[in-house]
Amino acid sequence: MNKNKRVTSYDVAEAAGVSQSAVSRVFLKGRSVSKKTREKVLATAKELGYKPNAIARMLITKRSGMVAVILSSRANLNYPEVLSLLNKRLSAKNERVLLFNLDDADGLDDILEQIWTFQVDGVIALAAHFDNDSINQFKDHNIPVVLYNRRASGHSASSVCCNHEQGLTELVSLLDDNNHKSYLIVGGPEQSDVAQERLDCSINALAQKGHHKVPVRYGDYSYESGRLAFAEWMQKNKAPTAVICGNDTMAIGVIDEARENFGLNVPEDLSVVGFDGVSAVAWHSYRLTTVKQPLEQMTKAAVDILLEQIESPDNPAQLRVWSGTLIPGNTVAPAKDES
Amino acid sequence: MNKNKRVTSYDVAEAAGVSQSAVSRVFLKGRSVSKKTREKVLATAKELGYKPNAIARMLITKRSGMVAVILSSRANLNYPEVLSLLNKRLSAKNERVLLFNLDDADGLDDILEQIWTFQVDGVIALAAHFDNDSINQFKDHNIPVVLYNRRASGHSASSVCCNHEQGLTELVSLLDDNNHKSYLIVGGPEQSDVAQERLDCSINALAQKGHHKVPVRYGDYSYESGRLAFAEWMQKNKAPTAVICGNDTMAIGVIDEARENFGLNVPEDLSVVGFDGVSAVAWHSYRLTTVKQPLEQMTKAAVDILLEQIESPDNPAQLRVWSGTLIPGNTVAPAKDES
DNA sequence: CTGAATAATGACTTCGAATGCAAAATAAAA
DNA sequence: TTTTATTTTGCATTCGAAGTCATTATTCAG
Repeated sequence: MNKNKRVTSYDVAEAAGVSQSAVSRVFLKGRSVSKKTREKVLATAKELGYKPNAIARMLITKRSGMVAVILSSRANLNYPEVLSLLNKRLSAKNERVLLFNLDDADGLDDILEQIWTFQVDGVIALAAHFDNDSINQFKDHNIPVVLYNRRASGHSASSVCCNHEQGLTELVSLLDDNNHKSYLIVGGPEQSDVAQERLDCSINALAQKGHHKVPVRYGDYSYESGRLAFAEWMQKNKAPTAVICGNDTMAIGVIDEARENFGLNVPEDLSVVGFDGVSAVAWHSYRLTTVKQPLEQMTKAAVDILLEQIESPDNPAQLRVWSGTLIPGNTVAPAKDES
Repeated sequence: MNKNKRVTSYDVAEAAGVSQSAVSRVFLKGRSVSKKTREKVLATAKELGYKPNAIARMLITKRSGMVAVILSSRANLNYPEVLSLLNKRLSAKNERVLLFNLDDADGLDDILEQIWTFQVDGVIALAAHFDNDSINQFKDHNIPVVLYNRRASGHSASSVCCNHEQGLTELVSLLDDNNHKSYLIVGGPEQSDVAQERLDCSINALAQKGHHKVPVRYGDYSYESGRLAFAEWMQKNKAPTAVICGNDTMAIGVIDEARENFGLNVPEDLSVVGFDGVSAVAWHSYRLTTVKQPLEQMTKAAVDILLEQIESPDNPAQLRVWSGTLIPGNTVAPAKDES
């Protein structure tokens, strides 16, 4: 209709012959408005093409209707799905996603700066590293945070996690049941908390089965780094019979490297397991045995907790942990008896 | 510092013994402030923990500093990277990303509603379907739009595209050079514009080489749908020697299905090509021959064009098309002479 | 039909920063 | 030193919707 100026509630009020307050009330639920004015306002609003200005509303209500989602760039093929699920659930609760990409610790300050100025209602941080100091800043600013797959030390922030211990224990048990004795671990990036936790859990689970001093190589979660880690190990060492990888993508890299450059058959000569349950694990050439994170539940919980904390900021931080599901693929077989 | 109330520019002004205007000017570039007041204000601002309220600023400046990015949920493994690149480039230009997930045409109205009320500065739409009507709505609301990999009919909106025609012509030429005569096309979802365009380009390119009436099956871009499409074709027909797929993921599905359930070797018995250049095409088990989209350039152009249109809304819409790069994998070989 | 209880309405203020404009302070020129 | 040009500064207003509160219209019981 009108090209240049935006239509405001005053315009509608005037055109409908009511007060601006009346217009405002019509667009808010649970406000006392007579049927007659409601219809009149709605009609003229439609006619003029009026849409409430969210910015002005934010200013007065002190609710931005936006949640900051901080995405670490550490490539995890699950994140697109996680992001999409979070977005869906948040918009169902009438919150929008303001997206931030965290590259390195350096960029964090910038992001935090943005978050304060944008008055977001809350924050969901995906696999990003937050030290206690940052978390305290959120407290100071009264902005609730939910960490996704990352525990806050001292329960200072809520978090939703996949139970890496349980998942890796299951994977290790499976390998142990298959009589594996010679292991290699390909861990994720050393700076990543999740990677570190998975590593620790792997080592502990192996130790409980009597496998000590298991060698570790590190990758950066990428396919290439998986290949490289395995290749490097093989240069100077004997082939293991089982490889435990910090994520699926590296596991797939290990499989390809083993097959292509070392003539090993998976799973006959080498068993490989991953972690995450990304969609590619189902691809026929791999059929990776892995543990799938319950993304549906985890994202739902993350959003629920966050909204609860937004409504009642004094509620204590909570931690919810979900078990992963073992996906029995085709990359684990009994260890060859080398005797 | 202070727990409950937010610090405003008035608080800082009072504490620093200056006017609110002065505080405001200190936090704006290119405003005339004396060195003395600047330092005084900056010091007390820091002391009180003052951060300008972006919401209030938006209201008065009529610039939200936010760009809506609409992501179609049609799974394309490229999108995480595209999203990340867009985010980086936008934040470099001091714009934040407000993320929307478009599931089906139905959800579009909701999203548009949000976009109007949130007063975003501009919109980047990834592979989402926009009819002319929607695009006109953006015009009415004076919000510039850049379509990513989707052309607007009648140049009514700017767009940044990968040149599907060129890419598919190269792929088809490659197959034709390898003497293929019997083709199958596995297209993307019929509702998708990009999928449709790729399909048309494939058919045209094939026709130019003298291959007419090439059969088409449809998938939804997923791995499973690729397998299914190929399997369905094979149930009632003779095996083709070459398959042209609407994206990489389906191509990988076709490869697996051909190998696993029909005993076909790729590329000896069957050549397969994809489109997109997702990272998985490099995985050893596939080494898919495909065309990679120049994401770096495309995202940069998208952001540049959008910002230009935000600054000068009357500039005409522009279209920028980028050639894809042929990635010669290992899934194309000379057709077997069936004589 | 009257009075009490309830619902609907509008005038006015608020949120917090940005800006036009005029006044004040400073610097530069004469 | 005086005058003129320039830079700083603060006042008052603006952005657009929401909330407070007092007032008016409506409903309902007696």
